[in-house]
Parts: sequence; C-alpha cells; structure tokens
Amino acid sequence: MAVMDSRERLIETMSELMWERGYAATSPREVRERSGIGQGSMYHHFPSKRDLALAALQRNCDDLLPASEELLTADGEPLDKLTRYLSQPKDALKGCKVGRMTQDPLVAADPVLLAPVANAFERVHQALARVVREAIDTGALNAGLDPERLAYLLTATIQGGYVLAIAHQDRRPFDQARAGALDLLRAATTGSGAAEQSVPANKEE
Amino acid sequence: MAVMDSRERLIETMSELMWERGYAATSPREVRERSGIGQGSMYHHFPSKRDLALAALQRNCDDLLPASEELLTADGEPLDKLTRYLSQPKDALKGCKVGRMTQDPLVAADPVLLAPVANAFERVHQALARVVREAIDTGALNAGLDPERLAYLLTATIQGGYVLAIAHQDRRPFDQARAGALDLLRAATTGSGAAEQSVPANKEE
DNA sequence: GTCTATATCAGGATAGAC
DNA sequence: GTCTATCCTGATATAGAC
Repeated sequence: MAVMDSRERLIETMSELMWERGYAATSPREVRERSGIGQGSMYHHFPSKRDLALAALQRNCDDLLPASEELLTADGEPLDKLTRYLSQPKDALKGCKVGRMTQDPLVAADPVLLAPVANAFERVHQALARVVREAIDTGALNAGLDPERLAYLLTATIQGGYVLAIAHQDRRPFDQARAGALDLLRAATTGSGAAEQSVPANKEE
Repeated sequence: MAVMDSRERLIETMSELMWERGYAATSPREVRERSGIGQGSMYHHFPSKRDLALAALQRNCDDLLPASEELLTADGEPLDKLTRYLSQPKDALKGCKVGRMTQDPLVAADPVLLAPVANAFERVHQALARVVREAIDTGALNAGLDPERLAYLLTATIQGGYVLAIAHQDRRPFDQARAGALDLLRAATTGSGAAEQSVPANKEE
C-alpha cells in the first residue's frame, strides 16, 4: 500500500479535528500543523475549509454507518440485533462524530454540510425500524408498539447518552441510559412476566 | 420595574447567542451589536468573554431547571408526572440551551463552565429517579426495573431527540422518540396486557 | 459606568515561485 | 503538487477620556 498522500492525510486530520472540536472551532492552521501538509498544498486540494470539511464529514459518516447497518441487517433474532446495536463499544466522552455535527452552528445552518449527517441518521433509522417491525411481526415485541417511534427512541438514547456522559464527565450515564432502553424493551416482550430479568450494565469500550 | 440595566442586557443577549450558536462561535462583537451595549461598558461588567458566558450559562440553567423540578416534585401519580415531563413543549429545532453546551469544545474542556451544566443535569436526574422509584414502589411500574437507568434513559431521550430533529430538520423525530419512551413505559406497567394503548404523538410547541 | 480609539493575534484565504 | 510570503478581516481584548 502506497504511503498516504496529502489529500488523504488532510481528510484524515480534518475528520479527527471535527470529531474533537466540531467544524466551526477547527482552523485551517490546526489542520496544517497536525497533518504536516503545507499551506499551498492544502488549498490546492481543497479550495476552502468548507470543501475539506465536507469530505471529512463524509468520511466520518462512512466510518460509522457500515457497522450499524451490517449489524442490523444480519441474520438473527430481532431482539438480539437491537441488543447488539445498543451494546456497541463507544467512547462515550468523545461523543459521536456524526451526531455532534448537528450542534455545530455552521453545520446546522448549511444544508450541504448537513446532508451527509441527515442521510446517515436516516439510514440507521430505516434499518432499526425494520428490525423493530420484524420483532413485532414475529411476536417478540408487543403488538401495538410503533416501529418508527421505537427506532427513533433507540437512536436518541445513544445520542442523548453522549450528552449526559460529557455533562457528567463520566461514561456511566451513557451505559445506564442504554441499559435502561434494553430493560424496557425486555419489559415490552410478549409474555414477559412482572419480574423480568434486567441486563447487567455495559462494560468499558 | 426599572428598565433593564446594561449588565442584565448583556447576560440576556449572551444567553440567547449561546443557545443559538454555542459559546465558541459567539463573539463579543455580536453581543455588543445585538445588545446595543458599548465596548467599554461590556468589559467594565465582564472582564472577559468567559466571565460573561459563565453568567449567561448560569442564567440558562436557571431558566430550565425550575419547570422540570416543580413538575417532578408536584403531587400526583408518578406515571403522570413522567408523562408530563416527556410532553413539555419544546422547540425541537433550536436544541436545548443547556445540553447543547456539552458539544461546545471550549465548554466541555473547561470545568468551570461545565459545572452549571453538570449540576442542572444532576438535579433533573435525581428528581426523575425519585419519581421512577416511587412508580416502582407503588407498583405502577414493574418491580425489577432500575430507577437510575430509566431516569438516564428519559433525559437521554430528550437530548438525543434534539439531535435527530436537527439532523432531519424536522421536529417529528423528537416527538416520536419521546412518544416511544412513553409507549415503553406503558408496556412496563404492572398488569399491562399485550395490547396496551399507545399514546398519540405530541403536537406543536 | 460608558464611550471611542487602538492593539494584537488568529482565522481564512490568495499569490506566485519552484 | 508543494512551498513561502503576503493579505484582509474579525476575535478578543486594553487604554484612557468623559
């Protein structure tokens, strides 16, 4: 494999910085310094910070989507798939490299930058809704539950979990929120008794 | 009531801007221009942007906390209180003026600025956990459920709902995530049959 | 307390040589 | 494609008069 070229290094570096600091708070200078790429070279590949950000954002989406999509479309019991979705190892204190973008004023106000984010969430949502629907259809979850609502709830649990973890500077709220969602899913299991077992908290990334 | 003085106007304006753009992306210049307060006056009251931000952040926390705390500590059925908590009118596309701060790189990295945010989340969490515990103790929710987990789940649902709403530029995912949480709570109701009624989606703020 | 003027530095980009 | 030099603006203050 050839050594990573300048363009690639720029995208890689910008992706990291956007995860760490967001878009607005990341400066071209930081990208140059961390990547070791010169000024001229940078503007040769990307005419503006925004162009580089778009490429980096796309990259971050491509980094995250496959894992969730593959997990959710694999064979297996629908409830198992939801459990695995809610148990993926995550660095709670770093936040989500995709979800974080929605809180960046420059991204949220820019339809072009927001598009890959919207697309990523949409795809995960569809995959989740499909699995939830399957769970209901096969009788694993109570009839009468709404797949759309539950799918949004599960994604929101993760995204909100990051907020809590960062606020408390502690990953436990993230893990507990996810565990709470699993507990409630189990409680909504057809034929569940009152004393349904609760799952143990998720451990370290 | 006397006309609002300069100091007050500065805090008010900074609070708005931090809600709209976050801390890092808000400049002293914008505060001056929107508030109509002069440069000298501003730095007379607040020696730095950070000092002003701290006051504004405190203000934003004080704006939000009372409503949730009063709602959760009022008399009434615990499940009703949780329902009301999840049905508070919110402008989903604007995001949470407190939760958003966790995604601001300058705030998350600054323990002093993060403190009021952590405190606000902690208080809501405690109030929520108490209500959930009450629901379990009175038999309204299944025994075996964990109050801590459910409390974190509910807050995460709201905070994550904002992320989804902004990503999709549509408030419905926010409402649906909250509705999904209510559906699952109802499913975890002791003695709930399989065909528990689901609640209608929340309407407009 | 408030005003105007000034200072410093970083952000974001362009120019033109190699 | 990459480098160095340069440019302009805005962010974040400080100075000192009123």
